[in-house]
Amino acid sequence: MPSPLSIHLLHNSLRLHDNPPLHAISELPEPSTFISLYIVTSKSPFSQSSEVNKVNKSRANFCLESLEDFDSSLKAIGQRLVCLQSKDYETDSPDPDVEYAETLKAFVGQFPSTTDITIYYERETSAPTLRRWRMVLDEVVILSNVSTKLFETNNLHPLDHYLAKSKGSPPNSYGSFCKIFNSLAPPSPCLPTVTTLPPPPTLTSTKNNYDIPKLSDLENIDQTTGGSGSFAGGETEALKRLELTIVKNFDWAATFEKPKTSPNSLNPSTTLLSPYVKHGCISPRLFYHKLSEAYEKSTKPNSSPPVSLHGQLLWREYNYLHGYATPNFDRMVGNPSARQIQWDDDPALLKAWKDGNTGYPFIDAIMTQLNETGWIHHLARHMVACFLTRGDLYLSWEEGAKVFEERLVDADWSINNFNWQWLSCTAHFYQYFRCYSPIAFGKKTDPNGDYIRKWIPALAKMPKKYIYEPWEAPLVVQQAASCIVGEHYPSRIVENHTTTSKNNMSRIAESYKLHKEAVTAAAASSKKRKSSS
DNA sequence: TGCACGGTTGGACTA
DNA sequence: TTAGTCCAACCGTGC
Repeated sequence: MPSPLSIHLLHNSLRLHDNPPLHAISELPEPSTFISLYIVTSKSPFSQSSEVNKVNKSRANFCLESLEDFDSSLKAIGQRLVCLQSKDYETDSPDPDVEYAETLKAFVGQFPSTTDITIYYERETSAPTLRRWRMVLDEVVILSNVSTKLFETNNLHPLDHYLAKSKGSPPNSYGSFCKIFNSLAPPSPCLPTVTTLPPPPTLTSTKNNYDIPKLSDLENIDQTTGGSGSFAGGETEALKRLELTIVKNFDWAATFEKPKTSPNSLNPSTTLLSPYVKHGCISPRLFYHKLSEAYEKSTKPNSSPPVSLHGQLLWREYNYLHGYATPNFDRMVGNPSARQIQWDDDPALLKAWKDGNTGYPFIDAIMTQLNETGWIHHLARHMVACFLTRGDLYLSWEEGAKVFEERLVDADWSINNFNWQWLSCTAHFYQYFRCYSPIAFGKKTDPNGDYIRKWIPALAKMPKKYIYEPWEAPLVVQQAASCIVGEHYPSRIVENHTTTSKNNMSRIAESYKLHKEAVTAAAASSKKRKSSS
């Protein structure tokens, strides 16, 4: 009898702690083969080439980047842990999900039909991954020797538990969600770190032997962002950061208030744990419980949701719940919770925003930081999202969401789309008269404009008085600062924020009015249908 | 049905 | 410097 084979579709659990399949696999009798199938699922360059990826490879005994020669390689080295990385998936395949499914099917097909194969996969809630999983499972589960095991570690509670408490549809306010959360038992503790996986075997073949970095090789990688802008990925780094920001700094963690942190401080004012949560290097449940310990340890008055750190994790849950329960969550059309707004379409404006060439220094500094490091503060995200949509450019939030999805190191489908809907007043938030000013907002936390000077060197010498609006500087001042607007730094793409944003408010009001009429008409028609039947 | 109220984190002005 | 108030008036919820 061939030894049983376990396959773990790695997606949100790139860690040794809180990892149910690894626990199951560590308990398998010898000889067993464990294939850890890791496929890059994000287009983010940080995901494709990130240290997360490298750390994952460092755990594998052997890495393959295609199925070619798989069989001979596997036989040759007889290892239990393989990282199969689909090279094609990283490229612009017409349908990466089909490719993924076919890859897995071909992979499984190489084993004798008498091999018992178990596929472990994370319960997914975001539509894109859900589609991928569906395709994969449709392809392979029909094989008689394949069974699946589902696990859920990407949320504090299974999302269906929340829905069961809210009559099947997600609550429309965060406060209501918090009540539901508090009515449930505390999130279950996370599983301990797996330590019993077998050591790497001695390789007898050098074929397909890629250069796999070891954890120790990653020690010297710059662990900051906001500075040189690279993230060291992986579980080790995530746990180190958790220790530093939460466990050791318990007073800070227990009194944390998000709105009081700064979108433009030179050293990030938040935990920076989001990329690790997103890439599955740290379990949200571990994060939650370590926070609870910090709250208990601190003698200072604890902050609470929505502004606290627990509040941030609950916000994530809330966003996930909407992403899970709303059809077409990443689109306006066909999305029942989205206001239908006739956004403008102007590729040149979109490009200027993407490239950080709007002529508004605060916007351009934020977009430059995003483009160079993959991370920006949450309130900075608010600022540029409002500017792109209802505030100034009046372009679709879907375009902005695509850019964030591609460039943010912590881009998370549910949270990203929720935020863009929020900021554009498409759904969840409707106070469109509350608008971020690209001139005033940044001044609150950085009146000297040091953040702008850092990311837009052309403006480094601009006097404080004009740093947020250099077009106001007299020509002699611009000359003295070696920065002529229109020559060394772009002219504004929106002539006047105040009048433009006021005009946009009227446009949103008009869309809301049409929306209300449509809803009323639909309700009337539904009532009529019911009474006639 | 109508009203009061609260809503993860606005801006401008005043004391 | 910080906290409070008003701006003009959105939505969904609950009474």
